[in-house]
Amino acid sequence: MTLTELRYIVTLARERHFGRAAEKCHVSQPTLSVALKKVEQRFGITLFERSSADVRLTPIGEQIAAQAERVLEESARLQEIARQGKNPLVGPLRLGVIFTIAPYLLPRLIPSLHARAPDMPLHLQENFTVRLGEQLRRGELDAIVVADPFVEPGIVTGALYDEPFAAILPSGHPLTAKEILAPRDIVGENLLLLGPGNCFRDQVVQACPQLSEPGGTEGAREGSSLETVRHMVASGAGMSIVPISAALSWPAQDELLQLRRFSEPGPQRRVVVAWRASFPRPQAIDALRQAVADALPASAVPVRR
Amino acid sequence: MTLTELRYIVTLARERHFGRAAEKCHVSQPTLSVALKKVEQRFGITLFERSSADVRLTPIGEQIAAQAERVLEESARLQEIARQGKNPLVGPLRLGVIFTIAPYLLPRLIPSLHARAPDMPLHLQENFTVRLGEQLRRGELDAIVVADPFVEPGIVTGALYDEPFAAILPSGHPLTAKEILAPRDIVGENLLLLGPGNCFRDQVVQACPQLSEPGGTEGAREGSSLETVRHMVASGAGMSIVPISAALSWPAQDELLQLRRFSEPGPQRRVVVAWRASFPRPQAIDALRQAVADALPASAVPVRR
DNA sequence: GGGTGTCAATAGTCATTGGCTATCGAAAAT
DNA sequence: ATTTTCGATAGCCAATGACTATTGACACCC
Repeated sequence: MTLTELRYIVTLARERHFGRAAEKCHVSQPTLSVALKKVEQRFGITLFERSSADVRLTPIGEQIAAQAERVLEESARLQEIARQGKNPLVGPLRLGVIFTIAPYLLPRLIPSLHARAPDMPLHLQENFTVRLGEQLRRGELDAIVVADPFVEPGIVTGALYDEPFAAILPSGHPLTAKEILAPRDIVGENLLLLGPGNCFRDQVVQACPQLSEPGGTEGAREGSSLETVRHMVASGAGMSIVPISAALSWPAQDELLQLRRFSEPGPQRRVVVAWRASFPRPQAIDALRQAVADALPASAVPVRR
Repeated sequence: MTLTELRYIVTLARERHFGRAAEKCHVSQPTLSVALKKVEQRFGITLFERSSADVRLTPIGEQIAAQAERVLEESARLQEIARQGKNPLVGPLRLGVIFTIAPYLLPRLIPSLHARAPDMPLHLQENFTVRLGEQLRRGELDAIVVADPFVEPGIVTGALYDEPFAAILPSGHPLTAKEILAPRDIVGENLLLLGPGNCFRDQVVQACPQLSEPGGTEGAREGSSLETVRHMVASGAGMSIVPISAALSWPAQDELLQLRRFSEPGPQRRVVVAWRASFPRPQAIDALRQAVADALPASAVPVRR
């Protein structure tokens, strides 16, 4: 059973003439003749009654030809699907972004990516790095935006930008006296951290020497999101460290909150996009990376490609 | 595009494992591997994302696999149609019978043929020989029962039986005095004939010498069917000649009508079945001929095969 | 009634295809 | 580090499907 054979059947059924049908199929008359004879003896059925006058369909041939036409129709639809699926920038991209980046990156990223790839809708998810990583490996997500380092077998990454950290302090806090902070200024301060699971928490801990010692985070207060931390700081519960892109998205004139940058080279993290090495639409990843480059959060530091 | 390839796609989509899928398709793993790679590069699409962990369908692959399944489904239905159409004694036989035979043959033929080929319904038509011949040539009928000779290009015939003629006379007609008639007894009698178009009319004319002379049928009265002729004879309008199978189907004790046979060898006609030489179900014709042999009209003379 | 033309079937040849075995290479698991 | 797993590759071969040239059957026509 071959689709070519079915095409022969259908064409001959229409033309009722071997020569013309062969021409329509772009084959020679003997080819058509032999092919149909083969089909008939494979089925054990005569599909066409040949007399010198003309070629007629038998009743069973009529049924077969009709059904063959249906098969060809469906296979044509298949080819159409394949044709339309050819463009890698068509079809959804399932993107995961960690909690501490999503709210500050996506508002600028989405329109930028939409401009580059209007037929690639985003299916978005915000979550912790570990959850995103699992889903990426399982093929439930196509790409995730996380903090470097992100090393997993079968997963490759590309840098997006560097994101400096900044301190937020309640108005009147002693450290607000300094325009620029040094990392060691933090030592001994009452530091608010994100809850466990947020990779940003670990990055802050790494960046602040005293916190990485055993028991260093004991007694530290925790917030469940950067927004919670911001409000806790504003209410005087202590100071905190946040990505500067988050801080700059907040109202600059907040009377209760002061922002201080660190002296260079201050603490920062690198934001990367990760995807399966086997992901078949690298062009979609490229588009994403370029869209991010065009839509960098305020104060992010571009990475040279 | 091959149905085999589609089968590969569908199976791999189900198994998500080249080795197992290959086994299910009864081919080697490299065969499957190569075939799918070929399909993918022909389409210009990646259907399956292979990682060392497992094989996953891409979104477009999902669509393709679903459509491929539909194609295979339709092609399976095609094969099913072919399988069922294999028996030549299944499916209708379009049979034509001339007016002067149908009413006397069919009542016995139909049950006989039904017993031999219960799944071959008869599509029946009664008509003149010429009409039946046209439809047979055009493929609108599969077989026709007519009187010999019936010679047409591309048409072959087989004898069914010989049918003697008999005379019917109104009671009291002088010829009723004889038990057996000689053909020359008819000369000068007032003979009722069938209307033009009925081949039986021509056969009677041929059988009766004086009628075939120019102007021999002038003044002969005509009836439109054997039944009409019968009633015309019964009402005293003249005598007639009919096939004995017709006469014997009539009530034997009809007081108004007398039946007389001819002395051997009397006039008769041979009844044959005709079909296109290219008709693809000769077994159906065989069944028909055997059914006729089993259901000969009364007084018909069987023909040795 | 013997050419003539038409049309499908057959013969013979050849390139392509689709399948196999054996082996490789990458990645995980032990 | 070694072994195992699994898909990809290489190389080979038989089967397939297409071609050209020709035959055979059948109407048609002068």
